Amino acid sequence: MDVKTRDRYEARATIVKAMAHPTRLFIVDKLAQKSMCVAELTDLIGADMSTVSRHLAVLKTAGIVQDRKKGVQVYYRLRMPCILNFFGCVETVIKSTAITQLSLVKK
Amino acid sequence: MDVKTRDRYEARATIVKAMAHPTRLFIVDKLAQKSMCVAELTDLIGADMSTVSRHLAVLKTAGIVQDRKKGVQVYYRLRMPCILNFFGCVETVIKSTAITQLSLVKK
DNA sequence: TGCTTATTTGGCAATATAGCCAAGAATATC
DNA sequence: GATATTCTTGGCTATATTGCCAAATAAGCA
Repeated sequence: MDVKTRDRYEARATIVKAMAHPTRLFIVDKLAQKSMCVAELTDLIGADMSTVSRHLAVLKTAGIVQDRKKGVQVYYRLRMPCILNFFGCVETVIKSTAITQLSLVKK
Repeated sequence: MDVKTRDRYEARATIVKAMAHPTRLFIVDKLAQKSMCVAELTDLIGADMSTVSRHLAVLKTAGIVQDRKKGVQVYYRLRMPCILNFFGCVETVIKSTAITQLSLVKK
């Protein structure tokens, strides 16, 4: 694989990696409904606010979410809703592997 | 976040994580064209075969690819082509952030 | 100005991931 | 059976990620 090709897949991996965490997937799902501030998300998630802030930073750096200051609060919103198209496929994969694993157990 | 919800996002993250690597994204792209054996992919990628084999195992465990033995060789094929729908969006994100970052540099 | 609240960042420890080499397992060929 | 080939796995080191606490920053309010 040449350098240019590697770079292209590296760039893609950065985006995918940004979503490769349960908490961040949850955040994306929530922000798809409405924009929220860090405190609200922290409440829903139930982790330390610093942890949630870091997850949001990862999503922001990847360009998946956008932030906007409103007084003391920082509101985050989904910048790339096309990301959501992916989830349907992910669910399909989960269901299909569940079936496969069930048939393996039966053997 | 309750346990059931956490589990759901955990399951999704497993799938997304399986793709969160440049080499594995490359593999998915290649297998979208045609099924290939480990040696062929190793050739294209230019890493140790053991490394490629491990990447394939990750994709297989996640249910993204499927393998089939053919003599000494193991052919892998894409099991979930809907995964590809995602790449378009990823490219859009990359392009849009490139523009954003350009404007930041200009400042 | 001093105080409170919301958020980010530094620093650290625990855990996970990636890559290579060498060794093992499976299959084909002689 | 011995040998070669393809692939996987064990074992190791290096690196990256995650999560928490504590400290820093930023904005609003008394």
